[in-house]
Order: sequence, then C-alpha cells, then structure tokens
Amino acid sequence: MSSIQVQLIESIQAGLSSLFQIDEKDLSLQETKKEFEGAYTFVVFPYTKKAGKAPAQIAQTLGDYLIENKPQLVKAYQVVQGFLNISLHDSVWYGLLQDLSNDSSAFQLAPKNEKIVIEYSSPNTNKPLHLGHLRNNFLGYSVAQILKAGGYEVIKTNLVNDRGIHICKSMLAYQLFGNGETPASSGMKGDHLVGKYYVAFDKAYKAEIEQLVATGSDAEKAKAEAPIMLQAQAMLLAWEQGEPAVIQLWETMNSWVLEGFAASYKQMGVDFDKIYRESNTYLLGKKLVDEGLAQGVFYQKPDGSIWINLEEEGLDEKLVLRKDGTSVYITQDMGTAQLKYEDFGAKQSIYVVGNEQDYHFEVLFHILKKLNKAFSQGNYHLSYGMVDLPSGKMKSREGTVVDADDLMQEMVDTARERTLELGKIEGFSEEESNQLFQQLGMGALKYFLLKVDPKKRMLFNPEESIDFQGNTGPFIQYTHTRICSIRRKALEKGFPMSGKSDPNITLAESERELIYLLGTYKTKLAEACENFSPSIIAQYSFDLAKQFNKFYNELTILNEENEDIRTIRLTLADLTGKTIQHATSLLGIVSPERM
RNA sequence: GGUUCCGUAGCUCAGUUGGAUAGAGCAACUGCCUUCUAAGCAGUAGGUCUUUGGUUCGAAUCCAAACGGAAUCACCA
Repeated sequence: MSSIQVQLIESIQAGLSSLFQIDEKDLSLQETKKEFEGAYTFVVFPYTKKAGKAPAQIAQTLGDYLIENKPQLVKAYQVVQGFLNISLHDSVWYGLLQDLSNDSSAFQLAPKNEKIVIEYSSPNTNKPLHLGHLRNNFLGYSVAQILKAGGYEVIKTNLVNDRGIHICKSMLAYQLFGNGETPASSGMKGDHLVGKYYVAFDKAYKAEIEQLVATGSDAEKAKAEAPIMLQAQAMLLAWEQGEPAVIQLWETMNSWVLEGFAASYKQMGVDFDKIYRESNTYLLGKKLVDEGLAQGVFYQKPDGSIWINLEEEGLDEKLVLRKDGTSVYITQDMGTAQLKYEDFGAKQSIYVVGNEQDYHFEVLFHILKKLNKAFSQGNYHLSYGMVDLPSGKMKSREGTVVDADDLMQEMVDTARERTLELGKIEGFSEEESNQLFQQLGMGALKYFLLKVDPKKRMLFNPEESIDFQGNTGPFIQYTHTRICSIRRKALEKGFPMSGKSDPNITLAESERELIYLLGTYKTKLAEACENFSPSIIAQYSFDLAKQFNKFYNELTILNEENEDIRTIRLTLADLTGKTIQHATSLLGIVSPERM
C-alpha cells in the first residue's frame, strides 16, 4: 500500500470516529472506476446503520472532513450513488513520482531472512521434455525470481527421476533395437534418442499383446505376460542388484539424456542450485520407512509390504514400501525431503508439480507430519493445471506431444520472420539479430504460459500458434524498446531523464494513471510472492505497457517545449522502462533495447 | 461411485478480502504513420458471468442443489 493510501485511510478512520463515533480498524479503499472522476473511492454503505444516516450524507460529511483535514492531499470529492470519490492534487502525484524515481529499493522488498527451497522441472530420464514441462520450468524459475525480489533467500532444486521401470523400458528397447547408435552417430540430441526407444518399447509391447490376444490370451493376462514387459521387470531387478552391464547401460543412457536436458534448460533460460537424483535418495527414503515402522507410524502386512493408515486424515491406506522391499514413488520423495532439509535447513519447501499429483502430495505431507521431523512443516505443493491441446491430453508414449525443443525453435523462427518482415533491425550484426530472435521468441512463449493463473488448466492451439500482438510478451518488450529509444534521443539532445520540476504543474489524466500504476508495483510484487503467482506480474506488465503506450500516443515527450513538463514525462518514461525491465525479468523474459 | 478442481464475449484469459454501467487480447469492422519505433493508438460490435434457490443495502465473487467438464482414487513415476 502506498503512503498516499495509508494517509487517506488513517484520515478516513479519524473522520468516521470523530463525526460518527465509528471505530473501524480495517477499512478498504479502492481505485476509482475509470468512468468516474477521482483516484480513490471509499464505500460508505457499510456504515449507514451505525451512523444512522443516508449514504450520500455520510459521504458528503466525510468528503468535507477530508478537504479540511488533508488540504495538501485531497483536492476535491464527488459523491455518486453513495460512493465517495476522492481526487488528489497533482502535486501529490508529482511527489509520488519523485519518490518512486529516487527509491533505491523500488524493486526489492525488505529482506525476510528466511530460506525457501523450490523444486521444479523434475524430469524423467526416459524421454525428452514437452510443452507441459515448459510450463513447469517457466513457473518454477519465475516463482524463484519473484520470491528473491520479495526478500527471500531462494534455493532452486531439481529432482531428476532417473530410476524405475519406465527407465528400463527405453534401456531394453535400445538393447534390442539400438544397434549401438549414439547421439554422435545418429546426430540426435541425447534425450530425443532415448525417447525414440521409449516409444519403440511401447510399440513392441503393444504388438506382443496383440499377438497374445490373437492366440487366445485375454487382454489383462497378455499385458502382464508380454515377454518384453517381463524382460523390463527383470532389468529393473538387475539394476537394483547392481548388475554391472545394466548399470553401465543405465549410466550411459542417462548421461545422454542429461546432456540433452542441459541444452534444453539453457535454451529455456532456467537453472538450478542443486540437482538431486532419485537413484541417490530412494535409499534414504527406505531408512525413514524403517524409522517410521519402529515408531509405529507405519505397519507391515503379512506379505511384508509396509503401509500407512491415513483414514483419520480422510484419506486411505497407502503403500510406502513394496513387499519385495523396493521403494515406490513416495518413498523416494520422503528421502529427498530429508536430504533437502539436511542440505539447506529451509523453513519452507515448495514443490512445483502438476495437479494430477495433488493426491500424492497430500499423502506425502501427511506422512512427513506423522514422522514428526523438522522438515514436516512448511511444505507446499504449487499445483498447476495441465496444458491441453485442442485434440486433448498429451501422451508421450503415443507421440501426441508438443516437443519442448521443437516448440522453442519454432517460436524463435517465427520471431525471425516477423522481425525481418517489419524491417526494423538495420545495422544489426548477425549475432545481435540472432540474440534478438531468441529473446522475442522465448519472450512470447514464456509470457503465453505464465500469464494464466497457474492453478488453471490452459489450452495451447498449435494451429493458431502464439501471437506477437496484443496481450503478449513481444508487446511488452516492444514498449520497452520504445522507451529505450527515447532514452537514446534524450541523451543526444542533452535532456536529463529525471530531475526537479515545478510541483504545481497540471498533469494529464494518462500521466496520473501511469504514476498510479507505477506506484502499485511493490504491492503487486508482494501479492505475487504470497500467491506464488507469476500471472500477477504478467498481468501487471501488460497493464503498465498498455498505459504507457496510451500516454506515449497522446502526449509528446521529447518535443515538449516546457522543460518542467518534459522532465516529468522523461522521468515517467524512464521509470516505466525500469519497471517493465524488472517485471519481465521476474518472468524470465529479457527486454531488448531495440527491436 | 468417493475426493478435489473448474464453468465469465465466437476463441484465449483478467476480474484477491462481496461494491457503481462485468474488463483485456485474438478474430470482424472503421479511422490514425513527411512529427519520440504502427509488434502501436483510438473507435464499433460482441454477455442471461452454466442453471435454480439462499444470505443482504448490494453477488461473477459467499452458501446449497442441479447440469456440464477435468484430475485423482496403482506394489507406475
């Protein structure tokens, strides 16, 4: 909340108290709707009973009180249908602009002295990344950026899921059909190469099932007894027993995939402080199961499998260790939770994982609580919705996915086409051009995926592709380049980008609105922090860019003769540019200087 | 079937503690580049906020029910 709002609220509180003997602690002030004159609106309806007066009358009295007691702040007021609309002096807006412009910590909230661990990406090493992973990675990275700006110490982690039956499937298919090909020999990116064999496994598996069914076996039995599936299970067992040849193959193929992922991450512009691998954490999980069993948190069934009863929590019985003693998904997550706590001792731990795993995390957090560990508290599942295609859900096995690398490349290519069509980048070196296409293509993609509330599922239509006009990343980036252009020209002409002006100058409506918006940035930042929601920042960036363009079109900046007015407009442009630059950086988007 | 989430313009989405005539973008139509970058700006048109009840000065927002959609309920991860 800005100091202006605080002053107004305090003054209204005082007014309510002295005029009507009403003591109200939390009263809210809202922005006046555009159709009406004024900056802030106070709604008086809730106080009609206590005051024993009509709304309009209360508003009127209160308005007079404000003018009398805050003459330097409140310029005028209007009462419309019982709403008290308050207009402020332009000098107040001018003062706010100066304060914002001189605030050295305008984009950083006060330090919280608190660590937060955020886990995101969490890929499986049996196939390449797809569109859903892009949403995950952009979200995780952006939330980390936002929390940092919010004053937290943030540690970014990635838990690589590198073991399990699904990994063995691609390994087996490679063994059977691979003929020793490698990323180097095939010219394929490592993750794509391995993904090819994951699909090959599924194809062979389905063919075997079909054959079994054709020879009289029933479908369920065929699924369980298909030879290739039995082979995969045998391979998992061999892996768990550490059989050298299997381990060797596993290490080789994993390294291919991880190399491929590293390239994708680089292209995405995301990074991690620490990468965990489930192959290293599942044993720790088993230890926790032993402990829990000793404490009576878990119990063992006759067949040897270990369970937890969460019926009191409104959930079910849940398996935590198989009868053969091998770990399941949740066992590994328990281990990783402990490891992360040992490494960083953070108070809060955020998991960025899709909402199809809501139930899993509910169970995990209940288990951790029952184990009563130091890391039992402060866990939060940042659950986001699926990215849908018009044709329905994406399925890796069936090849109905939008590949992450392909999509990013397409976006960059589109950015190139668009830019060359417009013909505005004369004098760019090839390197500069390519960098720009990257920034624009990725900006469009990131904005597209981040502008939607994370909780909601969203639709991606490859046919219509991603736009570069309107509510898009490039629109915001474009606004930034306009401002950069003004900066360059102001420098040429020797105009300062900020400075003192006559505070009693009359402002245009578009200037007031722009100042108002700039003044709300920190509030938005705090809100985005609380809700772990980049979409709040994205929305704000768009509103700000939109408002700036309106101002830019209505008023001249560099050609303004009056020096006081020109300086104010330059200050506005400069601060808008810095704010856009900062806000987009929180989304992982680079704002170029020319485009 | 149980649990959870969702339903706002033709399409994609905003709308945080209940507030005025529900907002953007895309698509359609109309204007604006010899003047700071037209990836822009201004405007027209487009709505039973799924439906029905309830709570109250006041509901897209809160409550209940119905309808429609999604996820999940594995000794997969």
